[in-house]
Parts: sequence; structure tokens; C-alpha cells
Amino acid sequence: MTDTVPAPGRSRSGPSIADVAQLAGVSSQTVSRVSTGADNVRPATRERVLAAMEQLGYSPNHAARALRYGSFGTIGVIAHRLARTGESRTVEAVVEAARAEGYTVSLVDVQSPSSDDVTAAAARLSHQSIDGLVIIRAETATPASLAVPPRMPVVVSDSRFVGHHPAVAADQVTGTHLAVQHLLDLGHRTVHHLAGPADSAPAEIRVDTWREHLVGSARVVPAVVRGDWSARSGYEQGRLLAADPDVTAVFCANDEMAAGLVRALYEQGRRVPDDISVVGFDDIPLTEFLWPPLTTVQQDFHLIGSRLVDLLLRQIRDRETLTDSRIVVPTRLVVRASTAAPRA
Amino acid sequence: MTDTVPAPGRSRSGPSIADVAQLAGVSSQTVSRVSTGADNVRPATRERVLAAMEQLGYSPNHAARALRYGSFGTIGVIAHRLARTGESRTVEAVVEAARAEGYTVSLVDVQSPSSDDVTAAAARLSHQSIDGLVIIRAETATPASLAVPPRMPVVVSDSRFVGHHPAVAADQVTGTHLAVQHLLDLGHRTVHHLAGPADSAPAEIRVDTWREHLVGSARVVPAVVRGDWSARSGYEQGRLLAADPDVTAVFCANDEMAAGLVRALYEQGRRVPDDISVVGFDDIPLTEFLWPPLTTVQQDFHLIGSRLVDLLLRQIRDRETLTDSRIVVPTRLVVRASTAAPRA
DNA sequence: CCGCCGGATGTTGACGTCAACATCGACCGG
DNA sequence: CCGGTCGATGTTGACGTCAACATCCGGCGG
Repeated sequence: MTDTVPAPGRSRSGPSIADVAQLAGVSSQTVSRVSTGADNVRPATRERVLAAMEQLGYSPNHAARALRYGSFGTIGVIAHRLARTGESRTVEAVVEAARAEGYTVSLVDVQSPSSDDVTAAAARLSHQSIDGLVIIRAETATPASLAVPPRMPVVVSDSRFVGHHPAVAADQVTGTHLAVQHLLDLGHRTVHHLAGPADSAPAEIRVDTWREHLVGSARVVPAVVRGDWSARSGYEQGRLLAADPDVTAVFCANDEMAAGLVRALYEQGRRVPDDISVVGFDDIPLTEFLWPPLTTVQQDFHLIGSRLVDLLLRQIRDRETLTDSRIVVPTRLVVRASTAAPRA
Repeated sequence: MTDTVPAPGRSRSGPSIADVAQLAGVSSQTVSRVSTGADNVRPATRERVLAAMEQLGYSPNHAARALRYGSFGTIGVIAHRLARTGESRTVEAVVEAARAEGYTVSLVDVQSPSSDDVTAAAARLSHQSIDGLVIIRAETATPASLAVPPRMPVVVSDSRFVGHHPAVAADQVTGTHLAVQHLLDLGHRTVHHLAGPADSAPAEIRVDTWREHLVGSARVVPAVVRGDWSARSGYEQGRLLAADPDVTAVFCANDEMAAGLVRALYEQGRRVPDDISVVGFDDIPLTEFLWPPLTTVQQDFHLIGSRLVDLLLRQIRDRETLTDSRIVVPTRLVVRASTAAPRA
């Protein structure tokens, strides 16, 4: 519970309400009334106060207001690797939606997705400096182990937290089914899978759904190939997959890895989609301009972000308790040129 | 100066220091001592207080501390289009560096890069809820017009603010010279430029430097072609450029546009680099895995982010006044396979 | 002409924390 | 055995704001 505080920033705080009051020749309460927009102030007085504010460059002290109101007008966001496509787009949407509702966003980027790190980040953020918490993709954290302060509204973008915290998640299951079925429909006997890291929940959902779909369709289930979301890892695994003549279709857990994979396949003389079909996941903006344009599963990160804020604000403002609510954001398959019927 | 505050979040604030004090049978000051890590508390007492904290789930009220200390331990970040590569990586680095120094980050994403929007965002953030402000790429904002509260430490990632605010910027000038010279060295008679939007300062710097370099080398200066940073715009402009037989080398203001451009060139039957050489800017992670791997100018966004925090904290902590300080972060040319000598 | 009423403005206290100062008690040296 | 001293703990007030209540004033009805 001990805690350090940055160097006491003494005295950089600007003029206070009292300074304005003195200059305007009114009481501080009148200044307060003007600054909160109360209507029972005589126009002439209001003018005088506004002029004084202007002259002094006054702006209300947020800390004092927060103390008084018990609310910061701020929501905390915990993300893992912020610069990654899905994360940054989700965060962008959260920031936008939050602003539209009059809230600012405090951001923490945890180094590792472990429960401990997330919990520590939550604690750091929480000390009442935020009104609620958005946790974006709490990878390995298992539902029970995620400790957030009591009474802190939380929303998680991870469907596994259903029953523990309200959640918003893309419909990865349907997206994966669509991708695999698309490849089977084209005539491929089975589909290989280039997965994300095993400590990622979305990666695991995609693996499980892919396997399930193949089993349900009575197809051979090839060994899972693992990448780490990066294009480089896709490239490396692609070099290996290229050597396997049985591979005719690969479903990749994200577009970056798919791009690396495609590149490796070409270098090994395997054409896409002539020799091997490739499907990605996410539909990042570049996907359409890769060669060949990538067939992929589109996720609406923007919608996820705004739904997260919706759900969080319902808890914050309306005191709703939503532990088991869950919003699923649809995904869809975007067919481009990286998939085709197998050769023979 | 009037201002609204989100619904008075009454009573969600947890137990206070007084509750802990009562439970532990000590005064609130002793609790305060324990929570700030003062050493003059008897171990047995400390234990009792910690136990009470644990039992009540106490955590210090950040608003009260902020009020007391006059500091929030928070820095504000204003970014324009957060999901864009450079922005998200810079923000990630800022968040990371800030955390290492014990600060959290409050994020605002402005819709338009206009001065007004940035100024409004600064005002929103500033109400003393932050100790300093990082403005990432204040596109059209001209130096004089950027109004931030008096005494608010500010740092800008835009070299044009030198003399107004401390700035950290990538060395775009050198990067551009390197790119253009590389193409000239390969034997191209001149270099076309696919620029970013005219309201972007970095885009304009690249345009100016490109033009200057061509003039200095006594080359023909082709008309500038404009995109909007997106791959799609690169694709669209690429279709036009492909029709011009004089085009043998294109310097693109970012990698996304370069990717779209390359795709369009291929579709029109122009090979890269055989028929046309292409250079990008940024070195985003996918660049290396495009086909062909893109020659590009690398910017170290991570370094920019941490330098921004350095510079800001020097102002916040040490009360330094740094209006005219400027840090230039080097860029370098990464030569891959998208550039070659012209055909004839 | 007096008292009442309502709108404008002022005064007080509380939000939670912590620094400064006050107090209390035990132990030590003379 | 007593005064002194120092470490542990308690008390007070202030940070800036705003709600609740108090006050003051002019105008209007009786």
C-alpha cells in the first residue's frame, strides 16, 4: 500500500478562485457560480468575473474539483502492446467515445500481459484517480486472478471474463469459422493454421475454433504452427510451411503474419493463391494493398472501443451492476485475391 | 471559462484514511505516514495499519493528494490520428518513458489538427489535471497560434516550434536528402515525390527538402503528387504515375502510400524496381515483408517518445525553462529491394 | 409606510491528505 | 531518583472548490 509521489510540484498551480474573486471584487462563491455556469448571477457581475478570469488566466483546479465531486471525469485504459494495430485502433476509439461523453483517458501500457502486471497497472491507475477501467485484451490473465479495486467499474475486451466483468469482444469464433469454411468450400482438403502466441486469449480461441471446425468437417487436423503476431514470425514459419507439399491453405491469426508468410512462400517458389491460399485476420488498412490483396476476417475495432465505453459509463453513471453482460461485435470475411481453389 | 463536470460520482469513493485510522486504533496521521512510507512508525503499529488497509481495501485518494501536492503525476498527450503508425509508436514510447519516471499519461486524440482543436484539447487537459503537455505533430498549427496555459510545461514533436516550445523531431531533412540522393546515385535523372497532405508539417518538410535537393543537383523538378498518408491514396496516385513514362523513381512520404503505389504500378504493368524505383518513409514493421521489400527512411519513433518525456520532465521537475531547446533524432536510409538503376 | 418576498451575493464547512508543530512516554545519564 | 532527550504518535490547518445555508437589498402589496 505504500506509494511514492513525484516531486512535490509546488507552486506551479496557477491563480485560484480566490485571486479571481479579489480582482473582481466579489466573493469566491460568485466566481464558482460563474465557472460552473449557475444562472443566478447578475450579468454585470458575471462580466466582471469573466474579465478577471481572463486577465489572470484562471482555470479551475481539477484536483480540487475531483476531490469535491469524488469523480475525476477520467477513465483508465490498460493495453498491452499499444502500437499493435488492433490495440491502437481500439484505444483510439475508446479515447474518442470517452471524449464525446466528457471523459478523458488515462493510459497505461503494460510490458507483459501477465495477471500480475495488469493487476499492478490497475492498482497504479486506480488510487481513485479514475472513475472506471477499460482493460484491453488481458492476454494470459485468467478471470479469477485479475484483482481490481472493489467498487471500481471495469470492462474488459476479452470474452473469457464473462461472469467476472462485463466484456466486449469481436466474434472471433464466427470469423474463424467463416475463414476455414471459405477455404474448405474452395476445395482444400484441410487448412493449416499459423497461430498467435499461446499466451494470447484471442489466439487460442482462433486455434480452438479452427480445430473444432476441421474436426466437425471430418478433416485432417495439421499441427498448429506458432508465430508471435509479427510479420517476421510469419515469414519464418512460412519458410517451413513452404517446404511441406501438403500445405495448400493457411489460415493466419493476423494480417501481419499472413504478409510475412506470403513473402516467404513466394521466395520458396510457391505462388499465392495458385499453389497455396492464405487468409488473414483483422483487415488492417494495408491488407488490401498487399500482393496479392489478402482475403481476411475483418474486425471492427472502432465499434469495440465505443461499446467498451458505453458499457463502462453505464456502470459509472447509472450505478448499474453488469457483471455478466457481454457484447459481441460481429466479424466478417472479406474475400480478396489470396484464396483460390487448390491446383489439382 | 465555464465548464461542465461529469455526473457527481458521489460516494463511490472507497474508505478514507480516517476509516483505516479508526479500525487500526491510531490517528489518521499515522496512517498517512504508513502510506507515504515514512520510517518513524513502530513496526507493530505499521503492521496494524497495513492490516486495516488490507481489510478495508483502502487506497489513497489521488485527488486529495494531487490537491495537497499541487501535482498529478500525470502528463497530457495530444495526438492527431492515434492509430497511425508513427503516432501510436510515439505514444507507446511516451507512455513507457512516463511510467518509468512515475508518471501516468492522459491522452486526447484531436479530430482535426487545426490550432483551434489543439488549443481546445490543451485547455481541456490542462485545468491543472496534468503537470505537463506533450503535443505530437501539431500539423497545421502555426507556432504563434498554439495557446497553452501559462506556466504549463510543454514539449512538441515538431521542429517548427523552435523558439516557442521545446521540440523533439526526427531529422526529416537528412532522411529526405538520403532518399533522394540514393535514387540519383542509382542513375535516375530525377525523382518524383508522392507527398503527404499539405496541412502536415512533416509532409511539407519532405516536399521542400526533396525540391531543394533536386534543384541543388540541377535536376528537373516534377510536379508534386499528393496523397493523404493512406495506402489507398498511394494506390490512386500510383495509377496516374504509372501512365507517365518519364517516371523512373518515386520518393514516397510514408510507407503505406508506397505500398499502395507499388501495387498500382504492378497492376499497370510497371515493375518495381525494374521499371520504377520506390522509396518509402518510416520503416513500419511490414515494410520489410512487402514485395519487393521496400527501401525506406527509418525513423526512431521510440527514441522520439522518450526524448519528449525527458525534455518535459526537465521542465516539470527542475523548473528549467527550455523554450528554444530542440532535439533532433537521426533518421537513416534502409536499402532493400525496391530501388535499382533505371533500365535504359 | 411597513413588512414580506425573492433574487443576488456572502459565509461556513467539508471533501482526503499530509506537513508542521505539539504532546506523550520511556529510557538514559548524572 | 529526577530532568532531559528522542522517538513515536496525535492535533491542527491548509490545499481549491462548491453546496448549503445565511444575509442583504430592492420592490411590491397591504
